[in-house]
Amino acid sequence: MNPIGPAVKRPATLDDVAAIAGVSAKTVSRVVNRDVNVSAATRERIEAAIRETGYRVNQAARSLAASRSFLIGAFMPHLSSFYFAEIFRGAAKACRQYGYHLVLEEFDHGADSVVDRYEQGLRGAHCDALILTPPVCDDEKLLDALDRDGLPYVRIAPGKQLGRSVAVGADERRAVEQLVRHLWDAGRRRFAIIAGPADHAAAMVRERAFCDALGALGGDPAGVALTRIELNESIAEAGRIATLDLLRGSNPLPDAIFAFNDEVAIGAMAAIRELGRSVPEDIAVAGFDDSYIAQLVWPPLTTIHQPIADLAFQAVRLVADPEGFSTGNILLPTRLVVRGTT
Amino acid sequence: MNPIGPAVKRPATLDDVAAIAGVSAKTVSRVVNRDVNVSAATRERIEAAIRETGYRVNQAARSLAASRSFLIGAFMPHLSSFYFAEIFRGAAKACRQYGYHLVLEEFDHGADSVVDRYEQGLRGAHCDALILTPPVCDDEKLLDALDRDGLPYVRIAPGKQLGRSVAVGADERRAVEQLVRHLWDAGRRRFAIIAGPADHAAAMVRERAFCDALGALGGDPAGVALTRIELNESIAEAGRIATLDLLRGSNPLPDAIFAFNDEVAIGAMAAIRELGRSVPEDIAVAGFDDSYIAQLVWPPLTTIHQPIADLAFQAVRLVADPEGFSTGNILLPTRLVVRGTT
DNA sequence: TTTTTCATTGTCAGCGCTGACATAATTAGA
DNA sequence: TCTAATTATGTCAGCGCTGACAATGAAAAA
Repeated sequence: MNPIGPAVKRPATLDDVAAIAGVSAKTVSRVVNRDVNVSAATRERIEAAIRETGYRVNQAARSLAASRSFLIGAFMPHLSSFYFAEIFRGAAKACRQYGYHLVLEEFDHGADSVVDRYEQGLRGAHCDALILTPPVCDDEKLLDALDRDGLPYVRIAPGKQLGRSVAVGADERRAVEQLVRHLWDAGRRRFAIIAGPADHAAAMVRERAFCDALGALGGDPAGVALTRIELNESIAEAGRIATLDLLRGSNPLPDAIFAFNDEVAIGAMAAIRELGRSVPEDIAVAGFDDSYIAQLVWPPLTTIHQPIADLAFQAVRLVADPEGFSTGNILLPTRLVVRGTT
Repeated sequence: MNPIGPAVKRPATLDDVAAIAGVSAKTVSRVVNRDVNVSAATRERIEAAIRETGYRVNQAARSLAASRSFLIGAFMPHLSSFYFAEIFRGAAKACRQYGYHLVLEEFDHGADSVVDRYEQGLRGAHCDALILTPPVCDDEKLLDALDRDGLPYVRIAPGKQLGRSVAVGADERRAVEQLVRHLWDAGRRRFAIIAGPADHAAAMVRERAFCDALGALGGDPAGVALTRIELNESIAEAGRIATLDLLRGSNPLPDAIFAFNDEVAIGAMAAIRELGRSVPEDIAVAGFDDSYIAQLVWPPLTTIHQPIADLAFQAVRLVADPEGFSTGNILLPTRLVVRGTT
């Protein structure tokens, strides 16, 4: 293996392929880019030459000439490694399908300013488009900066300024209504929400949906106790601490907790256990995301499933597929998954 | 927001900055690239012009001219979203620090051939270097392909052909020895290993280390029951199924299980619970990685901590830092974290 | 047949930058 | 003082590709 430096073997170029196939470089370019107007015979000869040389398009040259980078950027907030991994999985799949590459920018929620991260990081990558997840998808300063630079973006699950861009979302409201009804029917009456960070607008929409649904059933939305987690190293730990605080200050204790996500819910379960209470007998717990750990903790966690990877896939498709932008917003289904904690 | 297409505003170029600062484009380039031979006065004027224009280097042009892409590639196997997220976090931090960008290639362990993924995906990105995690870091065909293309790479925790490349690893053997001693001292005598995929060489080294350490204590390495997980949608689920199989075929039951990673360990705990046994009374369980969920399950999981993010950081540093390659291999510390399951 | 159309292929400038090299300005040394 | 070494800046080709446009040839229409 070699240190970074001049490539050991000069990769084949369009000209190399063209010389072998006996055509012009431009015609090879046409084949590579799937241009229609190339005769079958020529195409075959060129494809053979491409195989022979192992030719791969030089993205830098292509980008420079076409003034496109074929890069799609994304911020990766550290709210949940499951959410993060799923987003990546869906986005990567779509990128592969549409001939793009993913550029990821780390974003340490709380410590960094997204706009700074954009200015100092992603902006320099000259992406063709960005996909934005919560909470950065609702950061107005960031959106302003992107609009200023004329950089297209798709938002995943935005909670504010819904008309501002094309967006891909999940029907969170519906599943939250199902959850509230499920808890209500089980006789739960004293609700608490362990909420996510205040700038996570989608989560706040869920909180509102929770209260609305409760009101519709004759419950008291104003009586719902709400604590917001303080972000720290581990979000589950943050959930545990927030729940501890909430429970210590509650009399009577709530009998149902709706957590920001599964990790927070698991932290909440740890807190309940610490205070000598049991789930679901004393307190029911519900999470959000249906991450794989929801099935593995004990008792298995009731949660709301949303198609995270598909959300990201669709987001990339919107920008990468030439026909994508005409599609308009996309709303994917969610569903309540009842397990042992409720 | 705009569909992908011609940029709305033409970004400033070196020439634009040069014109404002009254110097040549080359001198601006020198400032941008932190070349030393630029007078302070000139540098200041140019920096002001850069601020004024909002100039950002065009990576495509820079890449083309310098024949470097400033991209570092990585495969992202779906073995553990925690591991994945940590690797990413460390690598992204280092990339930021050294002026590189990360390109991630999805790799669906089991379904895909890594070499295909490389040929069809990452190779086209023309990365300057790759960082390889298990299990792909031990894929000889991939390494052959990389060597053939003269593409530098750093391996993280390789388990085979250790001399073949620069590598960053964790001292897994030492922590495994501590674990075995810990289990032995607690009176455990019937051991089982829920092992990872067969191509994960680093994990196999751990298995061997486990048996060696057992032998050193006077135990019977040959008596260690070993099952390998079958990869499926969820690795924890794979761990649960493998453990179920193992326990159903065991008489007497093992009294200690060492799992491939924390997620598998959690699956194992679920299986033990399903069979009506308890952790740690009947069976002790230990994982690997010290992921955040290890602290949240009940009982909290005994596991081996390894600095995953730092591993990736160092790997990127080796290729990105001009002085990196002279550093040679790097071995980072691990430690046994004893919690409630043992 | 001649003209028009259209599918196919070619030509060439130039995207924005950097490496190699040349030159000018300054400083150190003799 | 003058020359040599050093520092600061400039010139320019060309990285590999694509967009705009031109040219060619063959089929369709007149």
